Amino acid sequence: MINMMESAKAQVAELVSAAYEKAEAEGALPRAEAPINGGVEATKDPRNGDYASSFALTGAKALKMKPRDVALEICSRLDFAGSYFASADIAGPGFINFTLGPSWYSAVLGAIDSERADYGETDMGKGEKVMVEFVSANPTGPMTIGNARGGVLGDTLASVLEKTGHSVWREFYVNDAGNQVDLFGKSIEARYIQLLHGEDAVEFPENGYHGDDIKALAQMIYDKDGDKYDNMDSDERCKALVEFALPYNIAQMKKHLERYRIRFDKWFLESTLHESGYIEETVAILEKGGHTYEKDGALWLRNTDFGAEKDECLRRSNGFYTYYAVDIAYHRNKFVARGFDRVIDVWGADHHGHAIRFKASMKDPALGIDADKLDFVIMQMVRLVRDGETIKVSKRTGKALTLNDLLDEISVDACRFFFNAKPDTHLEFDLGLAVREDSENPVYYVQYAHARICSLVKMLAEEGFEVPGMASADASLLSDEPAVNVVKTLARYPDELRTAARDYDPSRINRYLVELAAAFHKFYNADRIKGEEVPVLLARLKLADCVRTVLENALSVIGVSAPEHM
RNA sequence: GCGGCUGUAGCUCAGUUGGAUAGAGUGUUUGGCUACGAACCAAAAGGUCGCGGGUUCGAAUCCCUCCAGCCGUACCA
Repeated sequence: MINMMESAKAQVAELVSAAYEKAEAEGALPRAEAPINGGVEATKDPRNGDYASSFALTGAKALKMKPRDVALEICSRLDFAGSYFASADIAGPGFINFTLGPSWYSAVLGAIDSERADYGETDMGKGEKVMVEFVSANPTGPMTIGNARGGVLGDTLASVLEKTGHSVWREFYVNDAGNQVDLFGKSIEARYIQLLHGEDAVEFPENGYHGDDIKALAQMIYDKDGDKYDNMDSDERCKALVEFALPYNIAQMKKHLERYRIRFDKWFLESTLHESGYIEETVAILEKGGHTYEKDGALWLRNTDFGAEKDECLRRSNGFYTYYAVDIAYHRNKFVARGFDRVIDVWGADHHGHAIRFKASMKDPALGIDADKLDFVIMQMVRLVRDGETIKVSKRTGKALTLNDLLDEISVDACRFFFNAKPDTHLEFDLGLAVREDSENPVYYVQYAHARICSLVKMLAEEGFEVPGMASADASLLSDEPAVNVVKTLARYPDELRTAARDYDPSRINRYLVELAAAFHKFYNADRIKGEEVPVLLARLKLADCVRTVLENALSVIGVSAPEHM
């Protein structure tokens, strides 16, 4: 739970305010009427030191002085004794730039040395019980490339939340009831009858599922049970076919997601909400709450009462509940029945409108839910492209590239790295480039750094140099720029995790990994280890080993392997 | 029409919530292994941050008008 950046930042603020108080006591600076809110930031450019305080800039107005003059008075009164810092100077319009010293390098390596696989973890979540619901693909067909993205995003976000002190629950919501399932049954039925009586024996349902997977299911059923269902009435037959096909598809999804290194704590079946009467109960509660009305025999939720653009149908005039009512029941189940403190739904952009309206519905006081505790991560669609042309993807027409096909062509590591992108980006996936994407994927750059360190450590061990403990590793010997840069990058890791958790943006970890690998490769090329004087050798070996630890930690968060050889 | 997301180097994308000369990767050009893994490193070139206004010490970032692309706007899910 050590965060070296946080402690360094806090020190800057303390040093500055101590200096200001001293200046004020000595009459060099006037007393500010309100506390000066001087921010501390990590600098972008190392030429500007490591941390910059904007105290003089923000305080200039209140003190009625020029920023640079304020900075001058502060700077001359800074006392670095016992701090991580070695010096400070004034730059630009009045920034006070602080530069870290060797005591800080040592503390960073010490933190990694003592925390090992736990380095980077924080308790910011304070054990909050969070559900991340993701993928939740319709079980009426194989998962698509969009699900590949959602799977990585949800799983990685969940990992990031775990590392930041949340109690995380991964859930897959299975739509095993409703219209889509009926249509699924009718589609299999048609293929089954065609199998028995020829292509023209029956008309394929309009809007039916045309994919080859439906034919395969019909064939499987035929191979197992022959013409057993031929003489049943249609409803009964569809029911029987679905009873085989649905569990089969769900098992396939589980298998394929496992191959993708994704596991769920629960596969929540929509049908259980119907069977237990939970939907009826929930709708009854909504009715009692007074924000519903009947129109043309259907029941509506007056969603406009909660700021939404339109009302929503809860129960159709035929008596069936809409997906909307089911969704409300499901979320009431998450919050009320199961007591999650926070729920995050990872949805595709095609559900964005629904997410906004749905969130409004959560404000209905009858539900007893704090709508602010429901968050959405909306990810933009993945455009599937071949030779520069967009391919329309649809489960209905069966033209999708499946997640499983994808993994046949590209390694899981490359795939997970590629899809761990910022949710907002409109990703383009080029089928023609898929194989090339493999060798270009920066994941190999990161993994290479890890493999390099592994063989380095192994080779040095053969020469009798084990990775030293902190007592035998003198961090002050790591004073050259490439080595210092590695230390600084290592120190950032806990902060990267925190920001990723706060912003629901696990793709930060990807970028961090590339930066850490780059810092290491640069160091490795600039500084030799083998053959150096023993103290220098040990210090650099220790640094390399710390890089290995942090690479492993961060790679495991995004579900990518850290190979010893490549 | 209304709502959401996006627009930054030839291409793919960052930009730490308003900070210093806008950065990486890739591609192009050039250099570096009789040396711990060259799947690496170094250097060059490449920009009206979609357009135009506004807010202030200071804007890619905040506000407004337009332009373009994608996604929504069902008694489907």
